[in-house]
Amino acid sequence: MTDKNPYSPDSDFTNQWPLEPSEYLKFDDDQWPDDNPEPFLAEHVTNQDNELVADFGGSGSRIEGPASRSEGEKKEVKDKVAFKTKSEVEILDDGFKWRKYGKKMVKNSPNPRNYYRCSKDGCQVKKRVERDVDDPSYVITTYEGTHTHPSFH
DNA sequence: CGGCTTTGACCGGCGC
DNA sequence: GCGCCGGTCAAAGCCG
Repeated sequence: MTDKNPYSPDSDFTNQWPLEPSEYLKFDDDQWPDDNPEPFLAEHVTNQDNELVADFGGSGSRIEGPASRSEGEKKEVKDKVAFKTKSEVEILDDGFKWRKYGKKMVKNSPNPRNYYRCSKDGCQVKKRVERDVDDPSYVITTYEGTHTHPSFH
């Protein structure tokens, strides 16, 4: 029977990331350990309820959320942030340890979608990694949740 | 030895 | 009611 208890609302979810999504964007050439020699380039970011708004290259998939949210406030919406990174490998280390827990193929993409989860205890942050459909050279990393432990390396 | 990876199967939600 | 999709978990195996 289904009596699985999702998560406790009393979690420290109230906490937020040490930085804002926009701040993370400057991670590319301002703060990045030699641990990641891979080229890191953030083109655009998006954080909506469930839609990914890409504004690069035009043409594509620009989705606008319905008229559900008025100003995006109150309510404990999950922190969903989509990062578009130009990289050859999808295994970009952002300073946290991730454990892959599933791989699935989306119907709209010939590329598989990888599911990662924070290995830390208490850190129930999830990470979704998928390759772009029109730009296989780009990788879309979607972070979901909030870290609850030292984010520094 | 521990930790992580991989694949498959399963489940829930939603739509029509 | 059924089908579809996405998402998650489990077990096993492998590696360092």
